[in-house]
Order: sequence, then structure tokens, then C-alpha cells
Amino acid sequence: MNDERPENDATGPCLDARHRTKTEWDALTPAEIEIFNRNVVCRTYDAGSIIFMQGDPCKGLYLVERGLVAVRKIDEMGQSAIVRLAHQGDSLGYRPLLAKENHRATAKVIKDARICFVNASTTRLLLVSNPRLGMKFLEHTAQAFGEAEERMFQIAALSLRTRIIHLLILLLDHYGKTASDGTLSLDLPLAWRDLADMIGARPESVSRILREIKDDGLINLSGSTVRIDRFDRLVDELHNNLN
Amino acid sequence: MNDERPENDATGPCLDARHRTKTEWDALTPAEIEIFNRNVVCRTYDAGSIIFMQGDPCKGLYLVERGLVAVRKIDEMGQSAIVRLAHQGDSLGYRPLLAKENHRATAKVIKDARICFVNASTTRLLLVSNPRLGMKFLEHTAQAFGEAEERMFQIAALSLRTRIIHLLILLLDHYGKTASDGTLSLDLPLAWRDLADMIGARPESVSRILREIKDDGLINLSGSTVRIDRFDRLVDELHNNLN
DNA sequence: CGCCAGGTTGATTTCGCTCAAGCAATGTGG
DNA sequence: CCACATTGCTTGAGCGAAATCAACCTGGCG
Repeated sequence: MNDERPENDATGPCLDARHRTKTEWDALTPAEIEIFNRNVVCRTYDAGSIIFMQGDPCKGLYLVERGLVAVRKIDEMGQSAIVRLAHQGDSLGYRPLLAKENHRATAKVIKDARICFVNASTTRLLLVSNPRLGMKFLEHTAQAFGEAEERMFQIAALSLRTRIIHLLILLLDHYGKTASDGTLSLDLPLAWRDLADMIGARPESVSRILREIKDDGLINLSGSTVRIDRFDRLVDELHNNLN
Repeated sequence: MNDERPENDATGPCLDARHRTKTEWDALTPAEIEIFNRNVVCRTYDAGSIIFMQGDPCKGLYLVERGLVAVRKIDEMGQSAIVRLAHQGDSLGYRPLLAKENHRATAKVIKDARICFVNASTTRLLLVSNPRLGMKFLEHTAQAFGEAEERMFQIAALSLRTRIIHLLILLLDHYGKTASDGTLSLDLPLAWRDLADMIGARPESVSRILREIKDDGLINLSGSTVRIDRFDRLVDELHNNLN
């Protein structure tokens, strides 16, 4: 499937000013950036490749430079759930690295990606040498934690229909396009099975509910594109979720 | 219900060597402990008191010295879920403090507690002055995050019966007692309603399932004590959860 | 061309929730 | 010390949302 050990494909340092400023790494000093760039290893991954597997020891931190990665948990009997999607600028594996645990999830490339790897000791070195980096990570982790709790709460309390609408609206951030005539649409890089895995549902149910929402005239479906016809009513339904 | 502003009840410094070593605070130097102790405010809370409410700005960090506190999320339409329990040595409100957010949950005392409060600026001061403290928090937060994700996964994937069994086994850590004749039992400080809120269920359902498990001969119930008769079979069921 | 993974659709089942009534334990005031 | 309210737990009946099972369709690809 893929090489086990990533090797640098030598297209230059990953951490230039452009990428850095959007991530926690903008706390680094020039000297530290130098250390970072000397130790980072970058390569491309094809769709379908596995970056790391649930249970693997956590060797370091992965930074998504481009592409799309799904982080998925799978239990003994095949139940699987997508815990999060990682886009450009996101990091992968920072949680197990910081917690000094093994990976609790599997990261699989959805859209061809380029990913930079920083090994654990370099990361720790930088964390020790630059407390601001640590604070940034702390803040970031605490925020992500809050969002995870929020999602847990929703899965427990909301109907499937509401969860799907919520997901669609979330995905608009990354995949929404507004056409020249103002129509809003969503071109999803994900299989519907994956959508289902993101909200704790079965693919059949997702299919049914999407059709239902379509029949209500709120969206329109063609292939893996969702045209949002009544964004307002979607949002309404989300807020009125008495259901 | 309670005083709004906690006041020190002057029974001496909270952070003595005994308590400190079990928490992230053992990274502090003597000078820092001095700062800590000058700024900490401790008081007791009766069962039922609210320590902070969902939506409140996060003023600082609370440390549970003794007693039991439930951290609970409540949504617009009354749905509520217990996010975690805090025992002796646990801290409350560190997540919103670090993420610089408001509280996303309400902390309510279940068993009379003594709680120490450190305001945000003192905490931040200590975090800056002692990077090791930051690393400890980072590690702690990352671990808690992992556990939250695990729980989310379970709520989505496991049957109610399996979730209850899982919860019972978790609670054994804190509330399990082994009698002289070797019988294992669980003396719960929680109402059934609270158990339900910990696993995203209704109290009626919890009652039914517990009765079912009892009828299967795995446990026995009397009041709020659960006698574990067949620990082995409980664990089996957890692992075989095909259901 | 045939295969196959993924998506749809329908029929059926099941799990857990809602609603509602009854009950035991605890507390409260007369 | 006893009627009474209150609170939390149990139990039952019925319902509904979503899962399961199963058949069929579709489009892409060797």
C-alpha cells in the first residue's frame, strides 16, 4: 500500500512563513524554525494510503500541507466512526503524542495529500525550548476537547435528521461554493458511507434522510454534490431542534 | 443557594506536599508554591451547591480537595448529560481556562466538598514561569481528550446494556469495595437519574436494563448498592459486545 | 462485457423513549 | 405520631426512529 517509513521528497522546507502563520508554529524563533526544517520529513500520499494505524506507537506529529485525511476509530467488531477530518494546516497525531499514548485512531488519506512529519523528540525539544509553543498547543487542544464534548452531546441528544443538517452546514465551511447566480452548493470529497460514519449512522439511513430533506425542497442531490436550496430553513430546523 | 464569591475558610494552605504530588502541581518550585498558596482561596460546599454554571466566564481553576462534583451539560430543551465526575485531586474548569472560553458545563456538588480556587491570572502566571507545569497540563488535557473521544464512540456504537456494564466497571475504580468474603460491590453516591445522564439514556431505561442484568444473575441490587456477582461475565459481555 | 463497490429502496424488527400509573422512602407540619 | 406532600424508582403499554436484512440498480473499470 505504502512505504512504511516516510522519506523526504526534497521539494524544500515545509515550514515557510506562508504556512506557519496559520498554525501554532508561528511562535517559533528563526533558530527554532531552522531546527524544525532540518528535522521535518515530507512526502506525498495517494488517496487510500494509511498514515498511521490505531494501536501504533506515536512516533511524531504529522502536518497536512495539502489534501484531505480522515481520522477514524474502529472497534473490534467492525463498527467504525470518523472522529475528524484534517485539512491543510491541520496536525495529526498531536493528541497521542502529547498524552504519550499510542494512536487511538487510524489516519487514512481521502484526497491525495502532502504531509510533513516531525518526530517526537524534535517536537518535544521545541516544546521545551519555546513555552509559547506549548501554550499554543494547550489552547488548541483545550478547544478541540470542547468541540469533541459538544459533538458527543449532540450525538446523544439529536435526531439523525438534525445531525445530518448540522453536518452539512459544518461541511459548507470547507466545501461550500457559491455559484455566479448565488446558488450555494457542496461538492463532497466523501463517500456517503463516510458521512454516516461521521454522525454515528448507517449509510442506508443517511440515504433515506437525505432523500427526505430533498423531498422537502431544502436541498438537491446529484452525484456527490449537494445543492443547498434553502439554507435559511436548514438553519431554522437546526435551531428549533425540538425533535 | 450559596455565596457567590468564595472566601477562604482559613484552615491552612491547600497545596501541601501530600496533595500536590498526585496532581500536575508537583512541578512547582518552593517559590511558586508560595505564590500558589498566597493566591488560593478554599472553602467547603454542601451537596447541591453550584460551583459554576454553563455560560459563565471562566474566572480560574478549581481543585477538588475532597467530596464529589458532577460536571453537566444542559441544552436549550432540558436535555442534560454528565460529562464527568471530579474526585479528590481532580481539577475543574481547566479546559475553558486554557481554551480561553466560557464554561461549557455546570459543576454541581454531589457529596459535600472542599474546593480550592486559583484565579486565572495566577494560574497563567505559574504556567508562564514554569513550563513543566504547562507540559503536565498539556499531557493531562490530551489524555482527557482521548477519553472523551472514546466515550463519544461508545455512545454512538454500543447498546445501552453494554454502556451500562461499561459504566459499572468504570465506577468500580472509585466506588468498588471488596468484602471480607470476597464479594465485590459498588456503593454509588449517584442517583440512577445521574447514571442515565452519564451514558445518554433515560432513567426508566437504566432501571429496566439493570433489572434485566440482575435477572441474568450478574449483579444484585439493594438501594444504591450494586453487588457484582459475576464480574467475569460482565467483562465477557463487554468484550463480546456483538450486540 | 461482466464484475463489483456503492447507493437506493422496501419490508421488518428492535431498541430505547414517551407517557402514565403505582410505590417506597423521606420529610414536614399539625 | 400520624396524614400529607415530595422525590426518585419501578413497571407497563405503546410508539417511533433508526438498524437490519435483502433485493435491486447504477456507473466505473478491468
